[in-house]
Amino acid sequence: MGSGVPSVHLKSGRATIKQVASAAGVSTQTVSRVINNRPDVSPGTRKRVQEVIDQLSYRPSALARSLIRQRSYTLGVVTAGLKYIGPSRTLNGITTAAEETGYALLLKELPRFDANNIVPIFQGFLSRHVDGIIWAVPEVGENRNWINELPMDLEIPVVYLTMKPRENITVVSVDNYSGGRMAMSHLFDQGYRNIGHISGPLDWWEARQRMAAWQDSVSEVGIEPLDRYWAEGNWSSASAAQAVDKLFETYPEMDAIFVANDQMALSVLQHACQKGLRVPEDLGIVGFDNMVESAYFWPPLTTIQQDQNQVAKIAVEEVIKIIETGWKGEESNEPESIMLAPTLVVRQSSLRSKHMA
Amino acid sequence: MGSGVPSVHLKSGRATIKQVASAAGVSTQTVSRVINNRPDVSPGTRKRVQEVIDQLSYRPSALARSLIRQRSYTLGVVTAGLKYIGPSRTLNGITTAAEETGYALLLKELPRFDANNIVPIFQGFLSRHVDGIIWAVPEVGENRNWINELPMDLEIPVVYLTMKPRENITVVSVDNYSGGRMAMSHLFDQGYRNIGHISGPLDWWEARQRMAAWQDSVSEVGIEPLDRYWAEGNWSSASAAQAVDKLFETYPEMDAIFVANDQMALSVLQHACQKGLRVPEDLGIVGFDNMVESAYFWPPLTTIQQDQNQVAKIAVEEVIKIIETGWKGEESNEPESIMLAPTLVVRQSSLRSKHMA
DNA sequence: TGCTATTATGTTATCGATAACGGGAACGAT
DNA sequence: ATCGTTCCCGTTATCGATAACATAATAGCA
Repeated sequence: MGSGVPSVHLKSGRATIKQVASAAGVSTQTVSRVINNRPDVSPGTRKRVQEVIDQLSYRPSALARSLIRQRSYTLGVVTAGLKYIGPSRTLNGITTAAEETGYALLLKELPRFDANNIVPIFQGFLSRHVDGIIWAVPEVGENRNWINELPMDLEIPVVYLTMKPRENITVVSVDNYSGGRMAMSHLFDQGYRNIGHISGPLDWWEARQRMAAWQDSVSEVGIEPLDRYWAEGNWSSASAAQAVDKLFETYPEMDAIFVANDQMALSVLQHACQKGLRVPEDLGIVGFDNMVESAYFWPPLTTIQQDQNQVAKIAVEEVIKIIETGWKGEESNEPESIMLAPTLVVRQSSLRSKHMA
Repeated sequence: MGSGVPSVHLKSGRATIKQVASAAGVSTQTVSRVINNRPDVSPGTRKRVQEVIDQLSYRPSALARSLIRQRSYTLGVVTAGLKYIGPSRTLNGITTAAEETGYALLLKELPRFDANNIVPIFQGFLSRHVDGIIWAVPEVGENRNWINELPMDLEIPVVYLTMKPRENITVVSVDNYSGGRMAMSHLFDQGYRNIGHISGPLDWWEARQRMAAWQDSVSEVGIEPLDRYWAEGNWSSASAAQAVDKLFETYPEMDAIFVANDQMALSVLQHACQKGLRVPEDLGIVGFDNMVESAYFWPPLTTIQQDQNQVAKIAVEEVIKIIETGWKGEESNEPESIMLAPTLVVRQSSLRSKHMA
């Protein structure tokens, strides 16, 4: 790259098909045939037209095309909380997948997770003729109620990410519950018995799933998941600082914590360091998300990895599949929910067996 | 929200202006006058048309409008590395600012920071008739060479973020150099004298700026910034783990490190913890970026805060200003470079004075 | 009464492209 | 010589809106 940049042709006053046509001495239709690579143009004419196109560096207007073809090759993407790592990793996956398929993306970020009036958002996308929508906002509180009010005959497909599967719509999610189970059985395997939990905010579906996994796992070994064994955080390190304080008060015999995300786990590590608790000897810790930094916490954090790229890729492929097989065409498209399994990443913060020997 | 969701009107088969016109018994032009709120429509007709519009839940097509008006109210945004916190915070700022101004965003993420062929990207945006472009890719290596090859008479304005100011174009950046100076003078104030540096990858403009600040600061107190006083990282915690090892070997008398970002600083903290070095007593640390987690490192990290939201907001406002005052109109628009000052956030990792007393 | 403003509305052209159709030239078959 | 094909290319209508112009009806005024 760099020195070999090809000469740039981005002239002012974009050429139109009409200008190309008259410069080449043919009709616009013929130019159209050339740019769409259709057969019924004589080699001579095609060459002449192509030369004019190159010379004027003409590119067809995607806008005009979208109008006449009734297809924009554009997807609408709704996101929220881009300043957090989860949503931005998801968006990263979406842009990558869209790039591969040649679709453009119109981006809309909600100012809050629980935006209440989604009608203008849909209308904005529809007025720009997007071919499909990816709703990449996590399910929080009541922010899905409107789904039931959407007309069933919406003219374009919508794929939802990171939410509880529902009938009649397409949802792509990571299986947070099974991730939580993985974290818990790993801790049990390491010999921890009194495992507390710091949850995410419980109006989040993902937080509830992770918490349910904790409850079920604990119950299965014969311990009742009492309220004093867990505390609610809000995903932030700050909230976990309080939660962990509270937990050690109400659950002094605790020897491990399953923390609902890595940022909160960081706070727990910090707390342990302050109190002189050894991790993992005195306290085992497992997080969730596997943010890039987690491997560099001290000690490195065991966590559950979500493959947001995969989620995003599947979502994009699903919308496009529905678009191209003809949404509203046949009954061929039964909406389905797709759940992806996360993976356990074992690091030092939970590896007691090694240290006990 | 939730229960009070207004009834959703997103019928299939979007109504067109023609359908509204015939349903209301007027011409399309009259409907156009109503939706654009123009004066020359009689109150009776206006009311009748408006009722039909509401009933059919008609929304004008932004596409068709863009064609005829030659304005799409859409900006193209180019980004890269969304999975990292910096770019996504910037994008967050851009979406917020765009929302406020009513512009839509077409998003394109480069697969790498040093994309070499930018022509198709510009052409893609131009073919979709964006009104302006925000180039939000950090300056890395030679990835700006093409700027000189851009025709001066490009038909739409481009604003660049996070790069070295250049003539004849509009650039909005945070002043990384002055941020570095802040970090360094803070360390000197705290009594540290042997200050090392872990830089970012030096093909990044931002990394070079931060490094230059370190060099100049050190020189000013009469110390020559020898090669053994610094090491190059690549922004990742992993790279800093190696860099810090090397530094302690080549610069054993080092009592503080200015680290070019927070993720690398995390690694340094981890290293210190492992080696039994006390922070800030034995080693002062200052990072750069102020990521959310930095306040929860142990000890909490002193760092330099960049206000990416502000950068983004100014960038959006600049493009729109240029668009609306008529790009290519008069000579009124002299491209200018804007530099924003970062701020120092003091936390425990560098606060030796308190502990020395 | 007649002539010019004003008001309210419709007509036609246009944005930049494609779809659908039409038609002339060249060619072979009858 | 006539007809049907195929090949190549142009015309016209269209996507959904707005701009520019035209026109009918009403109003104002000498």
